[in-house]
Amino acid sequence: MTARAAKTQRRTRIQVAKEEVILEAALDVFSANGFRGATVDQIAEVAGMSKPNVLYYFRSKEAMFSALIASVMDIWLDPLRVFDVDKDPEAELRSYIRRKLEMARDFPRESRLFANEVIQGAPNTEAFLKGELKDLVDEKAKVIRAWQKVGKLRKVDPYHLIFSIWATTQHYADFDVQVRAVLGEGLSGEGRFEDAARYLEALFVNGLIVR
Amino acid sequence: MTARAAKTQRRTRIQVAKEEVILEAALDVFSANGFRGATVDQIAEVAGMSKPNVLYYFRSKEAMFSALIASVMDIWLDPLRVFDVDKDPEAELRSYIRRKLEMARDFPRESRLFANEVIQGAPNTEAFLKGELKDLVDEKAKVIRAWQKVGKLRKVDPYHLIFSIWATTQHYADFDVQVRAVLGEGLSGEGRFEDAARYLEALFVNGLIVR
DNA sequence: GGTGTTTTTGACCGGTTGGTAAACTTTACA
DNA sequence: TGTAAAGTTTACCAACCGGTCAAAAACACC
Repeated sequence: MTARAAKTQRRTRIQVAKEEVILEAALDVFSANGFRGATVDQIAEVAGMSKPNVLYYFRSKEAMFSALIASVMDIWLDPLRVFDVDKDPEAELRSYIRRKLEMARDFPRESRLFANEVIQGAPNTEAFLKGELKDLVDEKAKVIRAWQKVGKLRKVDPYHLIFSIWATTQHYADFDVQVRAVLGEGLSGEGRFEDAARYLEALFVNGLIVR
Repeated sequence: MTARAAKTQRRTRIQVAKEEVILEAALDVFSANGFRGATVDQIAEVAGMSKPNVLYYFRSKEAMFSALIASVMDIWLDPLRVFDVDKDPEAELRSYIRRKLEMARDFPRESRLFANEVIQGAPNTEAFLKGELKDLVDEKAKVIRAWQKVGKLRKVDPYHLIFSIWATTQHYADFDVQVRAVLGEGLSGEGRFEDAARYLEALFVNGLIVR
């Protein structure tokens, strides 16, 4: 029985292990070069195996990409899920920003993979965006509206609010090269992270203008 | 004399016109597919001419890309240049956000071209980022610090302030597919634009928490 | 209309790419 | 230990890609 046909059945330990190694390598290569920019040979080299061996576990380059996107989507939505009406909006906002920023720091390749995909028109991700993602955002928009109704939050558009948190936090992963170029290499990664977190919390809570 | 050698001399009307057509097509193709994802054949087809004809005006695919990047960089910095110490920071902030948002609306391909480039490590743009861009940002950071000194602006990190404006505004060009998927197709482009502008101004001026 | 230059094109080339065929090696397990 | 399945590799292919070449077409100027 080949690995391909076995997908529906129980997978051997070797399959599980090798597929993980391949996906790890594929994440490296796809996130750095985009789908078309990546080659199966590159992925094979990073994974430390031959090209046909890689294609033994994933029937095509596209199959690797799809598997990767699917696994990234899962992590992607996680921080947003915890938004809770019954908690304090300021605390919730602060912790959401922190979590998203931590993700940008700890999973920059995943962020860039997704960014690459969306910028290029999300050919493999449309269903996810219009389905799961939209549903969750719709739900959380209601939470935000509830906070606004009791006067704890300014009455701004909840959707754009969420966009702005995504944009500002992911920026540090996706535009890392630019951020480093502008800030210079003086500050360590941890220092940059704390500066960004402090700034963003201040921005979202208080804005910039002194009244 | 070939067009290539003629670059240093006066260019004919045909050269000027065709080069523009090619760059326009190249912008289409590069911004949608990234550098490696784009093919000279695609560009030629969009430009309505044959591949060798395209390569008659630009000696290589890279030459097209470089020319494009260079022309985008110019527009890119423009809105930031107008930041003026002597003006009111709130008004300056509001108008900067507006302008950047207008650019995301009117030049989404340029924004995506740049985003693609930076996400993939800015192989053609490093000098610009560490040079011109950094210099301008350093200069404007001083303007922001001056505003803070006279108490008109909260004391937040000026660099991260600028990053957050870039991130939130460009998001509407770069992640357009995602924005549309989440918001649904109900609202027209103009309506979305106004909503985004109103939200972002409110965010940057007042923040989100009611005191 | 003639002539030298610019522009355009079809045919082609060498290198790369995603993917396959088939033979070989290793593993799992009776 | 025997053997069938799983895993791995070498050699290869057809399609595609960036780029060249030489000849033809269009143009500018007399």
